[in-house]
Amino acid sequence: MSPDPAAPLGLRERKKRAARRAMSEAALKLAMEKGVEQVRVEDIATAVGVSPRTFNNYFSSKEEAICSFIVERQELLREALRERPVEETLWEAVGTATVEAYGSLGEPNRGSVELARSLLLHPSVQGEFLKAHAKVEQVLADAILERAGAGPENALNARLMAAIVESAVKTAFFSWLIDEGSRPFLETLDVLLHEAAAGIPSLTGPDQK
Amino acid sequence: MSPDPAAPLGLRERKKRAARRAMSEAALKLAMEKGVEQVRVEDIATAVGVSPRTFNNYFSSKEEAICSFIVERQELLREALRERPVEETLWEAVGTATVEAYGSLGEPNRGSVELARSLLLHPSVQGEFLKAHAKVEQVLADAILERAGAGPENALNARLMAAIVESAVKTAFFSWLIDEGSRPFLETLDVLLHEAAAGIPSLTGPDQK
DNA sequence: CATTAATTTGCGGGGTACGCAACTTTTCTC
DNA sequence: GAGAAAAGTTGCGTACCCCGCAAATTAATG
Repeated sequence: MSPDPAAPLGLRERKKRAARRAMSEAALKLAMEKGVEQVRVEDIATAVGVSPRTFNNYFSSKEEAICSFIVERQELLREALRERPVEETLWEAVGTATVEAYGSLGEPNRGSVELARSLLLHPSVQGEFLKAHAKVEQVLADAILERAGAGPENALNARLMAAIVESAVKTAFFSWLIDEGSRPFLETLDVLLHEAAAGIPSLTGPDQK
Repeated sequence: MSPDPAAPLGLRERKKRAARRAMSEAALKLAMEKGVEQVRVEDIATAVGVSPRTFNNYFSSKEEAICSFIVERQELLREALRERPVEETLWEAVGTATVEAYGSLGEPNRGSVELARSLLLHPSVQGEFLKAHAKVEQVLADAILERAGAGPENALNARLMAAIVESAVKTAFFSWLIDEGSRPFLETLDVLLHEAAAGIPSLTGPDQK
């Protein structure tokens, strides 16, 4: 029925993944080059040598395909968290795992800020962007709950914590995207995670007013 | 050119707002009654006595109209924050303002959880739901920055804090929507805001492991 | 191999979103 | 107030999207 994740992965499954990946990459590439509006589903489908109908079997919109790369960090993030030593605090573990998971892709390329901005700030993409992060958030919440102990009293807090972590990620990314002279993304992310963990004490200045 | 927000509001502006409101209400009502999929733009337009084309002058999709009520809390929230006494901590002020802003609408009606759930969990609505919250978040960030002092060093933290607050709202609402036997929304929200302010210390149990 | 199960694809239909160009209504100005 | 100007509404046309369905193609299985 559902594919055994432990199995060596037959041709079938590999093809499917490859197709999916090809489509999302093509979607992102084309959207960067020509602008979201100027890319039709047909263009993407043609670019990867598949029918438009098939594209819609994989993604329910081109925007979803464009934002698909975000969702793919799920695995990375969950694994990173699982590998944190048990001695660490929850925040230490989650924070490090998050920075690791996003860091493994390297600092995002400064050269394409312009393009990324016009892409991600486009209304039709923004919704999918947020949905993608919501999916990651969901996975993260589960992973946190797993680590903290799955008591029902932890469930809510785990979800909140995951939401907060994703908030930090989104805010850091947003800052990188908007603020011309901002620090590198990973640095900002690290700072924000620490702020969040401490309840943002440093707002209103370091010298508690 | 752009309408003066201080002016007494001419007939023109009032009509526009009324129309907008009518449309968003009709959209929400119809979607609850018949299900999102079963409502066409034309239905909504007809319900408020306007042409479909006009509907699209106001909203760029029916989903946006459905989620419009969320965005309308902007004003409420900003005003609530402005009216918090200066003696209060940032978190006190923001937390109270948030609970107030959402509380002024009363505890959401338990009877319609079913419907609300099937509505908001629907993929096509979820994106707009998140976008709506993102807009509120933006306004909240500005309001926080205004209160904390608009130094450039505060800008990032203000955005993070706004994001965290909205995370609490979304998580509380989500919990209300999903967990059958959850506490009342406003209560959960209050708890989560306190947790967030403290960096969620109570995860992994009250007795710090 | 021959079955069986999963994927791809074309077709068709119901909708959506928006530019454009009349046409109305409110607002402005004298 | 009357006429000009600005803003809003509407119908039409177009391009595009999303998905159900059924036939054709391709992998998996014994």
